[in-house]
Amino acid sequence: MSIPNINLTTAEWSVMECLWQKSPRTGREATEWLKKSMGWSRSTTLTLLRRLEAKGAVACDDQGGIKSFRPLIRREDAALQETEDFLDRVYKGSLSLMISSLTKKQALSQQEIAELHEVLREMEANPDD
Amino acid sequence: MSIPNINLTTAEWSVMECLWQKSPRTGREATEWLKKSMGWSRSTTLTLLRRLEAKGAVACDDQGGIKSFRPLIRREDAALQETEDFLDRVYKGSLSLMISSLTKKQALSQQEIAELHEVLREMEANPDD
DNA sequence: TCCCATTGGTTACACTTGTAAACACATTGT
DNA sequence: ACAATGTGTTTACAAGTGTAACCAATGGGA
Repeated sequence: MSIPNINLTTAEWSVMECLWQKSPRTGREATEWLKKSMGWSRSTTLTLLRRLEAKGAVACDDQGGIKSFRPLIRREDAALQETEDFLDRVYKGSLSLMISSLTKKQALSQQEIAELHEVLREMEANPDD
Repeated sequence: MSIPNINLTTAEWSVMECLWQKSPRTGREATEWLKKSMGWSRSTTLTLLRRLEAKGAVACDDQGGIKSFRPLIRREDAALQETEDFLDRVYKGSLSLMISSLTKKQALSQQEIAELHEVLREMEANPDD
């Protein structure tokens, strides 16, 4: 399988976000970005990058000492994976159960609801699934 | 705050499911249930129950040696918590982004879609949120 | 040429999580 | 009274995670 099930930890998600936002990035860029956004020290980011490389989630190209990193998995794929795990655990795998729970808890803002309708309308218009 | 943010691990979710399904349950009932459903040994379940008690997620009433456990948090609340964390991490907090991503990935079955419509219809019928 | 700054790697360490054995105490049939 | 059984507690331990200090190499300026 070309898209193996890779599970990202929360810290790893942050690193991936950095690379998904723009890639490739040199080690320098990545560490600086994450120092700003997360307050992490240089080594922390580099360690995470290594772990992600080991997992097969990022690749690193080394040209003359300087390394640059790029994601090997797409955000959508990671997100889908995460979503399935989550839905299974919390909502017995059922998306509609999730939505109806949220509405019951009144946890959806007017705006969310409007957007939902919008998405559903689009879904109807594009019955390609 | 009376509903503190409690985060459950996957194993802890299993224990809570057991108690949410029926409560109170004696230690015995719980261990047996989880041995069946999860294949866990007695001690595993009891350890988890203790950890959950420490977290304030379950209470245990001790009458004459035998203990019985009951949840202190409701499933809906735990689920909502979990859902918020998840949505923030993966979909920038936006439910509609989640749904539209899923439709783009064609990750929804016909049935899911039908159910979604159903939920939305209900939502329209009950504009109490 | 030699030192400093930059870049990446190695090692570390505490905390969490999953899983359970080992132990201790109570109860009860014989 | 005692052994067997049931019930709960303590201790353990490996793997995973968050976080980073420390070390090694290397390239550029004095």
